[in-house]
Order: sequence, then C-alpha cells, then structure tokens
Amino acid sequence: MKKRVLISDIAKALGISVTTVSFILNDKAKEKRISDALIKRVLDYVKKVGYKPNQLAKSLRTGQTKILGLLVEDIANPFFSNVAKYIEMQAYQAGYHIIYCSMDNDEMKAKELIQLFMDRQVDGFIITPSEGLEATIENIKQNNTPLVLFDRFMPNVETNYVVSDNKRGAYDATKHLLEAKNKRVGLISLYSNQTQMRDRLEGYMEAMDEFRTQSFVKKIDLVGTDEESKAQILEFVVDNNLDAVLFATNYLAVDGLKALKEAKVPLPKMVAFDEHTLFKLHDPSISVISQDIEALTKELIATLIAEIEGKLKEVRQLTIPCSLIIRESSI
Amino acid sequence: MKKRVLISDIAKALGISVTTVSFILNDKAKEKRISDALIKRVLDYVKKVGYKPNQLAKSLRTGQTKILGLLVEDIANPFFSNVAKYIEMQAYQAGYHIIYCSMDNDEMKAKELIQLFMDRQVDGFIITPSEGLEATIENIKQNNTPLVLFDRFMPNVETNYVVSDNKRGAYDATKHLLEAKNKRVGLISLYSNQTQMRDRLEGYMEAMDEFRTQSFVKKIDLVGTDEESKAQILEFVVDNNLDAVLFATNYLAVDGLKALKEAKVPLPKMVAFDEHTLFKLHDPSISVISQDIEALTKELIATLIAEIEGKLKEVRQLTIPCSLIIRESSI
DNA sequence: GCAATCTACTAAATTTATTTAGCACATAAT
DNA sequence: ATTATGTGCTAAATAAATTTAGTAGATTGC
Repeated sequence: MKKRVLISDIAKALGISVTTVSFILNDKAKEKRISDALIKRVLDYVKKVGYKPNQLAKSLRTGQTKILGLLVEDIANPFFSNVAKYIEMQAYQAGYHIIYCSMDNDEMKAKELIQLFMDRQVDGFIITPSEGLEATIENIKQNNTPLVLFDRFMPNVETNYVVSDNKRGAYDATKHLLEAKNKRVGLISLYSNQTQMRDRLEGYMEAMDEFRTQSFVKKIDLVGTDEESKAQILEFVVDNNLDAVLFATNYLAVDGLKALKEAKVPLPKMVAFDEHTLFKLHDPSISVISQDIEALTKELIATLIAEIEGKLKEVRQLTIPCSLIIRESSI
Repeated sequence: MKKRVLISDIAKALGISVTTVSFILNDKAKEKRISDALIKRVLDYVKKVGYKPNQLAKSLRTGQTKILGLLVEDIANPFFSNVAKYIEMQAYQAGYHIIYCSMDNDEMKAKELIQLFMDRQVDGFIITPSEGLEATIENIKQNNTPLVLFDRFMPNVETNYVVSDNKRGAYDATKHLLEAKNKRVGLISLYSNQTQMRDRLEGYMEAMDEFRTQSFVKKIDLVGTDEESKAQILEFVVDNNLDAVLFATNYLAVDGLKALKEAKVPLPKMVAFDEHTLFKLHDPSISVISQDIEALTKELIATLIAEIEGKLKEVRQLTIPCSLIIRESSI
C-alpha cells in the first residue's frame, strides 16, 4: 500500500510553500499573481504524481462536502429508482455524489435520517416529503441548508420544489376517458393530503364537472396491506359498476390489476399515473400519465446546485408537464 | 442559524479538557480511569445541549468515513433497486451510509467512479463487477480497502463475495421444464463471461444432459438495442420451434415477452431469472428463479462490516440458495 | 528622495475532532 | 528512604487541507 501524496509533499518537492500550491490548485493563481512558469511547474508535477486533495480535509476547512442527500419514499419503487438513477447521473456531472435512503412513510425514521444527513453536513437535500415533516423541513431551512422538494411540496413552507403538473395530467386522462363515451368514471387515490394527490383529485374533478357527470372517488389507506387495498379496489369497481378508472399511482394500478385478475372481473377502461414496466406488456397494455423524469431531475439538480452556489436569488418552484400515453386499456 | 456546539465548548463549559470529553464520548473513559461522577456530568451535559461530533473532523482524524460505496450495473433495474433498498437498511442499522452509482456496463465510467469513491475514502465497496474490471478490483485490494463482490465474482481475483446459487437455480428451472414434457427447451442468455451467466448456462446444460436432450442456446449482445434483442429472441424461439425457454435475466424475459406479443406468436412455456413486478401480473403469470435479496444483502453487509472492523480472518465466499417459483407460464 | 503601489510569494492560523505522551500527587513495596 | 505503581486528568501533536495577513524587494509617482 503506497502512501498518499499530500499537498505538503508537493510543496517540499518543488521548494515552494503549501499555500502557493493550494492557490494554484484552487484557481486562485491569477488573482494572487502567481507567475505562469510556476503555475505550469506545479500543475505538471501534480499530474505526474497523480495528486488528489484529501476530500475530508478540504471539506472540514471549506464546509462543503459535495454530497447531496436524497430521501425518497421507497427507492425500490420503479418511479423513484429511475429518479435515483437520473439524479445520480446529473449530480455526477456537476461533481456531486448522492447518499440516499428510503423513508417508507415513517415520520420518525425520516426525521432521524434528515438529522443524520445534516450531521454529515450534506451540501443539500432532495426530499419527497411525507406528511408531518413540515417542522423538519422548516428546520433544514433555518439551518440554511439548500433544499429542493420533489414530486410533491408543502404549501405552508416556502421552499424550492420541482413537481409534475399533476392536475393537468389527471384532467387530460379523465377527459380522455370521458370523451371515449365512458359514463361512470372513477378515481382511486390515497388517504393523503400530499399535494400531488390533491392535484390529481382536482384534475379529475374538473374534467368530471366539465362533462356534468357524477364522480366516484375511492381513497385507500396508505398503511394498509396489499390485500386490504386489493379488496377495496375490487369492491369499488364492481359495486359502482364503473366503466373506467383513473389510478392515482402506479402501485394502486398494480393492486387493481391483481385484484381484478384474481376475481376474474373484466377490466374496466383505465389510465394509471406513472410508468411501470408492467404497463407496456400487460394485456391489454395500460395507458399512463407519464412524468418526464429526465426533465424533472435536470431541473431539480440545477436548482439545488444553483442554491448551493448562492446563485439562486429567489425561491424556485417549477411545474413540469406530464404526458398522456394512450395504450389499449383506455380505447 | 444557531451555532453548532463543539467539543471545546463542552470542555470550556464544564471546566475540563477537550481530551477528557473525547475519551468519555468514545467509550475510553474506563480504560483511562475517568471518575464515574465526571462521566455522568459530561454525558448529561452533552445530552442537554444535543452535541453531535463533527463527522468530517472525526473522519479526518480516524480515517473512517462510515460511508460505503455501492456500484451496481443499473440502479433502475428492479433487482438492483431492491438490493439498494435492503443494503441501505442493513447499513443504516450498523451506522453506515451508502453512496451509489450505476456503472451501465461502462468500463471507463466504472474505473473513474471507483477512483472517485476511493478519493472520498469510503470505508468499503460493494460492487457488481462487470468484465474488464479485474485490474481495478485488484487495485482496491492493494489499497487494503474492504470489498465484497455481489451477484457475480471474478474467478481470478481472490475476494469476498456473496452470490446466489445460479447453477442450481438454472438446473432446477430447466429440470422443471423438462419434467413437464417440454421437448425443445432453449436458454436465452448474454454474451458475457460473468460468473452468474456462466453458472446459469452450466445449470441449464447439466439438466439438459441429464435428460439426454439437445440444447438450444442463444446469447444476446449486452450493448445492443432493445429492438435488436427482441428480434433475435423472436427468431430464436420461432426458428427452433421451442416448447420452452429459460431466460437468464429478467430484462431478457421482458424483451422476449414484448417481442412475442408484438409478433403475435404464442408464448412458449418459460421461466425467468429474478423477480419483476410484471411477472406476477402478466397473463399468464411468469415462473421465476427468485434470488433471496434479504439473505444476500444481510450476508453482504455483515461480511463487509466484519472486514472493515478487522474481524474477518479469511476471505468469505458465500453462495445463497435461490428458489423456483412456479406460476402459470411453465405449467 | 521618499512614500506609495505592485509583484510573487509565505508563515501561521483555521477547521474540529482523536490520540500520544506525560504530569502531579497519592499510595504501596522494598 | 527510595522506588514503583496507580489515579485522574491535560497539553500538545496530529489528521490534511484552505485562508488570512503579511513580507521583502522592485517599480512608480511627484
């Protein structure tokens, strides 16, 4: 195991001070009027011995870790794992790394993890906030730690966020189902006050109202088992004799498909929120409201890094359009 | 923004030295014969002011970052995102955090990322090694950085690894297909020398040989497009008039299902490696060889942490059984 | 001719912890 | 009476960088 090269080794080898080497390596050479000859000599030597500054020492001194904390509901959910992939790619481009964790809708765990990440002095947070986290988010703000909310936001906390246009997405999907002459169109959502769920409900309602049609809304318990969820969806669809259903999340749609398949009930027309590998392949293939993960994550990282670098003058709150992808299940 | 409490603030407030506080906080009080009364006084005060040591300073001094580097093929693949979830949970229990990235079968990117993680002084690596990484892995070993390979290993590099019993899994699945009187049973795998692929081929071959049956093996190019992959699978299945197919990965199976669906070719009997949300719901539901992700990740983290803490006396190489889950597609 | 400014650097402080070496006093052993 | 050991703590070194404040000599201004 060969010893790491230190900045002091370089200074000693070239007969100059550590300070000078540091200035040159941190692009302060011009400002400090260091001669071009010396700059070249240092840079060449640094390349030759392959010197890399110790990130820990650098972070301790500057207070910047170049690490971002990613807290999502569940990293195993295909939507979030896709997000995680793109976020990592975008962050890497900008010289940042990601530490992540799943919060599993567990308020205590979420609080603890945010605190742990703060103790680790992450440069910024990317969070899909679950309910009850207002105070914790407020705490991050108080601490002046840069922060972007994602997928949903908190109306009572003024923060950056990047979300999809859920209302428009739900409106378009519902309208699409109504225009196809479906009479009884239901919405299956969650008992959740999160903004994305409220917006999806609003979009559904707006389309239903426009068509002067009775609405059917069933909410499912977030904390219930898959079996409970399936039973409730089945009952809702069958008892109301629905022609079409809009599912507010991909896993609700998956539960619905399972329940209807097991009960051998013919599938109503349907559209689901968020892609899922299953949907393209299912028979019939499932229409979806697809979020533009690449655009979302790009804006997300750009916003976060702008705030970290102090280039963000005011709170940035972005809404990215989503697109309705029509497949067999809705025609 | 209130100022962080430092260890020196505590020492000052209690009129003792920083050293003493450090000893007490790092469980060296007994060894250093510090009086019980003082221990209590310090601990109480620390709790009262909510002091948390600065991780960066601690890491700089001790050389331990309590961060593990996770490098997988593709974090968006449901198998790996599930792995990522369990790994994070297990690591969190042990006081570690995870930084991750996807290597996307890109040798250059992988090397660069491993170097970056080394520069960040991660305490250990969890890697699903792609081909051409022998030298890099060897380099990690030279550096004495703890390391566990996962999902596949490198026969020419003596390292810890935790993998599934791929050979047995493939053998069981193939035997199952043969016992169901399928005559022409094919294997669709990848052009890859990775051990998991070789073992799956071996398991298939062993069962085929046992039944004295001709084998049909098609390998797909790792770097090809989805469309190429689909075309080749379709051709292989149709031209050979196969009764049954074993797919060596979940995404090959997904490609196969897409290809056959689009071509309106009736589905042969099939089994796929690795779970996928799609498989339970597909019509027919797809039989799989399921890897025990919880057991794999548990052993993985236990091994890595044992090595980090110097408790591992010799290389640990584990093979975890997988289980054949029979669904509609194979009966 | 002397102060002011510029040039090209450097010594020392700083960041926040852990760890080594050792001090001063008390008691026990020879 | 002297040496050895134990007790309870601390000063200073250390980890590896960045940053502040400043210096010695050269040049310019009036």
